[in-house]
Amino acid sequence: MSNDQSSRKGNVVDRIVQSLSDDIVSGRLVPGTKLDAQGMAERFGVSRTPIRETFGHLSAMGLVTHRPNRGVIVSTMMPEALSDLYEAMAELESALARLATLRMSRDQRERLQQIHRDSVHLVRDGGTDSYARFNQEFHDLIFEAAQSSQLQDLAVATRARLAPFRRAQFKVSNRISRSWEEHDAIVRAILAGDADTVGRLMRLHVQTVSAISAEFVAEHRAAGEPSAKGSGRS
Amino acid sequence: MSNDQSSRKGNVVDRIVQSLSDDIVSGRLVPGTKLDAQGMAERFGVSRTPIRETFGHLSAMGLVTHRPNRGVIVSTMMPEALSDLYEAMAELESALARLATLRMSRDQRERLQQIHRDSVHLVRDGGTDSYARFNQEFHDLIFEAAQSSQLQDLAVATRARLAPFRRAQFKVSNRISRSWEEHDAIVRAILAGDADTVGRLMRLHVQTVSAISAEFVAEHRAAGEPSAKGSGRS
DNA sequence: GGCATATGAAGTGCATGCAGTTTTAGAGGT
DNA sequence: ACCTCTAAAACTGCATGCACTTCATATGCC
Repeated sequence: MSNDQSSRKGNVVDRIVQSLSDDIVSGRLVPGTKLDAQGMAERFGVSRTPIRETFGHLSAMGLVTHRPNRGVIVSTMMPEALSDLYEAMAELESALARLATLRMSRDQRERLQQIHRDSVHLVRDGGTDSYARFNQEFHDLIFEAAQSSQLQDLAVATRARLAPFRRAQFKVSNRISRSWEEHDAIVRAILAGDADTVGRLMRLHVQTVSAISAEFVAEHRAAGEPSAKGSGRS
Repeated sequence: MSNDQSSRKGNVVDRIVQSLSDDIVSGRLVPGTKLDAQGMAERFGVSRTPIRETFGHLSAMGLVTHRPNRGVIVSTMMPEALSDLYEAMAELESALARLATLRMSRDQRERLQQIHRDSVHLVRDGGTDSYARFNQEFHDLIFEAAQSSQLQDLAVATRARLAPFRRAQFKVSNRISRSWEEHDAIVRAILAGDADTVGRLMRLHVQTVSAISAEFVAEHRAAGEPSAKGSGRS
């Protein structure tokens, strides 16, 4: 969110924010996990002050939730909050895609076609990780092409918050080929210059991911993952 | 951005963030003004630690800019950053208005009509402040009706960043009656249930405000307001 | 035996101090 | 007179300590 450009040397708090947000986004820290300030201070070899600041940043990113006097926990996403977040993502991506259609440079247009065509291999080979990487590149390219830095910042921030729940989307059977088909329709509309259609298709694309994620989360809730939702004391 | 719900008692930093962001948003603190940490600490009767945290929050909101070793200044908005911000606002409001059209309750629909009809008086009387208040109420009602809290949060945060530049929009001649006409078209489309049209109209509405603000800022830059762009001392 | 209250323990937030670094101003030299 | 080098002042960021609040557990009373 256009915050500190202090990547200049590697501030302690930035390093820790990076480390912890990676842990959360990658799923190494399960939602509901309590983050102990003292433990973190010792783990990173710093005092509680930068840890405190770190927690503030993570809280601002929505990755952790700070409950008054009960410590900081990795955000447990309630289903409707999750769908809210996906809805915001859908609208942001839709707007960016529409703008990208209008503003995309010739080079970007060609590159989009290229990586999209190349992704056919990934669909066949079925590597979820590699397809996920391509997927991010695809969307990032559209973000860039929209040339709307503020909107892009909002989308990137929102995507970071959704990352923990998007990881498994490609593990659903047939999801990869479906995703490719949706991308294909989007690319066609972009090349045709039909901005409104692109916006509509992108919104549907993200909504589809939303539905899949919600389903996946629901299943996992049912099975393992205590997820610390109790909170009902006594 | 859905951050601390710590309105519980009035944390020192929250109070100061509120106070300073009010000062910035209301224009009492002119863009370019240097915010001295020590001075603020004395002014609010606290130490530098919460001031530091406060600056972090304001920076995250985009209201201030932190330059490595030269202090914190109230953000000076470059013209193209301003239009970027307005573009994001236009897309957010457009999405919210479209969703609101689909989800607005009967009560909200009636209330929207009511305040819109009442605003006719304000157009005639020409009070810019009272019309600005109504305008915010109008948009807030649409935000609420969209029932998309994340999108709403993003829109509110973006509006806060734009506030310093929106203040004077209604001082432009005829702007109030034009604004009312745009609102009128939006209300009609909402009542007709034409969500896509509502989205388009709202986007145009915000874009119009953007153009006016940009013009206004350009004029003011030329005339008064040193705006701390000199920086070349001597 | 259950409930209420009290006491201890832990967490939280702010103050203050300190060390590393940058900016800037002044003085001296060319 | 201008440029450069040096020194001082200021800022930044983190550590540590302390006071206050809140939560849990245990004990005593009903």
